[in-house]
Amino acid sequence: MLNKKQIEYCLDVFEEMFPHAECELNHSNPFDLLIAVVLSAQCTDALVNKITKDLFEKYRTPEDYLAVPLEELEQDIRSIGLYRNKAKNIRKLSQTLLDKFGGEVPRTKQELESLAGVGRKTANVVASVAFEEPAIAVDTHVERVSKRLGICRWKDSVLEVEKTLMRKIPKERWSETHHRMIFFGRYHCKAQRPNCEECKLLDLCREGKKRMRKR
DNA sequence: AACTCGGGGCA
DNA sequence: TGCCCAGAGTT
Repeated sequence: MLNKKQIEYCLDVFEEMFPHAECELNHSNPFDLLIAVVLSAQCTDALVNKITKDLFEKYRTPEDYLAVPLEELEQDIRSIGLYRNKAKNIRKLSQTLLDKFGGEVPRTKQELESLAGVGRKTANVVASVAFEEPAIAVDTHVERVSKRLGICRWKDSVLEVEKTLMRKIPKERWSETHHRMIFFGRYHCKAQRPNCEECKLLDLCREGKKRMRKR
């Protein structure tokens, strides 16, 4: 298992490799961000970003999403996949915002997770990006990278990965952690063919050393 | 723990 | 073509 100093070194290397990595879904207001992150489940942000300009122009408030027939909203988000679930969730979520939160997006992770279509990962992203609440969002990239490097254990659950990261990374770096690890995981430490040959972290990477021995 | 939703991107 | 993907809900 890596110690705190080694993990911070990893973050520095991530930053060096992808200096411009930042949240691609950073929208001007919390409501649009929430919708964008809900839409991004199981597809890339780049794909979601293709439709958000038109979408957010047409739908500005929770009321707007409830004002049109469900089928119309489905058509508007069809190109990103999983559109029936997502359309249904967005309407349900909009209704909850009106009923329980005065039409505003709640700040806390717990309140966010009570919304339809919002799981732990989405709640953490919205809380940290929109409200600067302390949180680290763990998705498949963050989980894979953490396990390969040895930041956490192989058998750790997503929740355990999150707790380990929060314990070992200083709070002022939490907000950057998610996006740095995602870029590293998406473009370098890929799921199927990680580029260990050209990796600056090979010396301390548990999985990398194992893979290089095999060759 | 396994299954479903799903069109787009990529090899 | 076939496989995978910045997940969440249901069974």
